[in-house]
Amino acid sequence: MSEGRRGAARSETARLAILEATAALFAERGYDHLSIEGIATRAGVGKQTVYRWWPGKSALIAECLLEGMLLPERFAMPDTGDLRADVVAWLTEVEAVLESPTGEGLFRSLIAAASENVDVARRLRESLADPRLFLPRLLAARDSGEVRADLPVEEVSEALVGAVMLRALAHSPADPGLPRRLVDLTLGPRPS
Amino acid sequence: MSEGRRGAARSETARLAILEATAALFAERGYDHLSIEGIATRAGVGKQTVYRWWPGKSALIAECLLEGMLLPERFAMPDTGDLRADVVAWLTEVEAVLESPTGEGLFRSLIAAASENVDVARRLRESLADPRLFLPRLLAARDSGEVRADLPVEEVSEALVGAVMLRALAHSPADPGLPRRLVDLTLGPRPS
Amino acid sequence: MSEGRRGAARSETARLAILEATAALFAERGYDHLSIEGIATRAGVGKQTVYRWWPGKSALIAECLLEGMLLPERFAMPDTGDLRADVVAWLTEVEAVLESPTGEGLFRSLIAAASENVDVARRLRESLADPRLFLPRLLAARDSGEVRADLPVEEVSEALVGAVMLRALAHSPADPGLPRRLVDLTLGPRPS
Amino acid sequence: MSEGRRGAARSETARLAILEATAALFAERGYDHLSIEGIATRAGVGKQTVYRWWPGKSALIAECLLEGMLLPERFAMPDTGDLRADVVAWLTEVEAVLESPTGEGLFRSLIAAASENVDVARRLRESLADPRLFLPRLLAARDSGEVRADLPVEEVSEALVGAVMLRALAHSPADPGLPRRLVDLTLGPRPS
DNA sequence: GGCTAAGCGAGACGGTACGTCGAGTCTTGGG
DNA sequence: CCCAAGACTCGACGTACCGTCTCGCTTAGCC
Repeated sequence: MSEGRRGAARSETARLAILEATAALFAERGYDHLSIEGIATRAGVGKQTVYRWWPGKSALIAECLLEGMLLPERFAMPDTGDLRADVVAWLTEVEAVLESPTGEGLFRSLIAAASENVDVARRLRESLADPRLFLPRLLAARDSGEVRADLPVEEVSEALVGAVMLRALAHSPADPGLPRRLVDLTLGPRPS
Repeated sequence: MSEGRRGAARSETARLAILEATAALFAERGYDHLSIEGIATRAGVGKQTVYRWWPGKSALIAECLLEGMLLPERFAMPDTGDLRADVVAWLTEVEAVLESPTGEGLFRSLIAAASENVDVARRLRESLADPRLFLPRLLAARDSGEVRADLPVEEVSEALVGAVMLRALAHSPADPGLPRRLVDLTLGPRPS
Repeated sequence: MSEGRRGAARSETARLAILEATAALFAERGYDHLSIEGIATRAGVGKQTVYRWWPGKSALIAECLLEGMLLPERFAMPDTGDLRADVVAWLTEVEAVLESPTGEGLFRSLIAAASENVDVARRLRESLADPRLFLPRLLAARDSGEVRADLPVEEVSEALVGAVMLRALAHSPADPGLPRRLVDLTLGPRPS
Repeated sequence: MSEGRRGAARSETARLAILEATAALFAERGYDHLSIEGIATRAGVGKQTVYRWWPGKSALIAECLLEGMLLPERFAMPDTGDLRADVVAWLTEVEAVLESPTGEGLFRSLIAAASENVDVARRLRESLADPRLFLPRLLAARDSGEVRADLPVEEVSEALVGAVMLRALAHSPADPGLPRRLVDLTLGPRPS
């Protein structure tokens, strides 16, 4: 029954201190000025304790993302029954964060982290628009005639999240009309 | 009339050697194992010669991109008159590159580079689908009724390029039907 | 009457395993590549069990020396009645060991250990030529006229062992005539 | 004719700062608490600058010894014409240093360093009694009848320096009569 | 043609961070 | 209370590159 493990158990205190230090330094200085050495120092932890449990800084970011320490909860899409309005609301929130001075660099940093770690990429995408939540909404909308019947639903969130990322990468200025236009583009005109 | 400069002129040999070394090492080892030191050595050039002309490695990548040393020319979109077919053709080519073992990492590395240098981001986007070429095509298509009149044309290439990037980041497997579906999503069903 | 100690007694098995591991690793890798961690692992013992009973690696070496696990027994000086011949015999044995590939490094390592632990120094010296055995021989020799009456006997073994150490430190090559000459130097010419 | 060297020349400032830091830290903390990291910091120098020119800390000690930064000059043996008196004087000086609180540890540290680096061993020995100076004195003394004609002169300095080292290793207390007795032992009684 | 810049290959310099090893301490669970 | 296991903090290792700074040489417009 017993695991047979011997020796001291992993310290949850250390684990949290490390993740918090990572999140703080990531927000302050960005992904590529992030150093394991700095994280360990800030967390009051030996470097070895970091390396014992994580292979590198991208894995730390992935775990922070999973624990919701980097991006706000509010990116979850609301469900008011009106799909277009809900997606617009979600995109607007995302834009609001990207407009903020901290949010902008943070998001670009996340993309950098994502580019060297699949986990980060997947979790980043899910943080923005989880396909497992997005898809059912779209399928329902297709059934109810809210969107055209042959809409390629799988690609909708890819296109939306992708466009947002691309704009973040290119430092494109915030654009208040954008969410609506992107929704119009991907979901098509509201059926009369 | 003359520039008035004295002393030796900039060596084009050195410039090219540096860019070629950059492109080669970038392809071999990826963006974040790229080092100025390594580039200078491989190019048979002093480090100072690199620093004299470029501020850092992201600028080198930006210039390589501009010189077409990283991505093939063929990403240019053909113009057969049939917009949907042309876009599908372009997307198919992009996918072909991303499918290749070298292309995949290379593209992700470019995204990493883009995340820390706007120029790279812009040039990367233009290498894939230059809005200055894309937009006129779309406007014409809107005029000719090939796409619906209220299509938000500015956002089309953003959504397409963004979706491709997102899939590359997430190591999504190549999908032969994808180009058609993405075109269908963004340009809408072909008018009857 | 009883010691009053409670709990398990010290494990002789562990003690021996540790000393054997120490001797083996010391012979294999030398004093300063010796690590408590390595010893514990090799001995199949927890690090704490080492630290509970010894303050550090030099103490382990001292105990190994005491147990005769590092240097052979044969360094004991024979007693044939002829002092000079006996000392030459002893020196010849020492030289034989120092000539051997393993012995050379081992001896230098012992000097390193001795330099940071008095006990090791004393035991090393005693392993070579124990003054408690050496001195009586010399006093008897002085009485019997085998050596000059005013010979400073205390210093003889110091000079002999010291010369041997110095030659080991300096990687001096083995020299077959050396024992005889050193004996001649310190004990003086055989009286006629 | 020219060396063909290019690039900046080695910085003598850095070299000296490193050697001085080494000597200071060595005297303060002993050989095995000496760290390259500490030396570099104290010298105000990058670690690489140390590693570029020396393979490790024992080589640094060897060079310090060569530059006379560790042991005083006065170990040179005087030459008053009276060999025995000169050697006694030299030994007395050595003892004086070993008696001093700093000298004792420093000397043992040197032995530790010598045990892992032949150069240190040789230079240490030469610092105490350079055979190239010692030997001619002895040969002359043998010719002049000051010492017996069959004295094995090569071994004299080995025995003397060795005895001193051995006593240092074993933390033997200083003994004012020792120099005279050692000289008596090795050079024999003064001829009548 | 000699003078004065600038460019160049090379490479040393003071630094930061890497990822690893080992030190010595502490904790867990079993005997 | 001992033991094996092993996680902990901390310090140092030796390496890789950073970006700056000489070196000694070559190149080229200017007097």
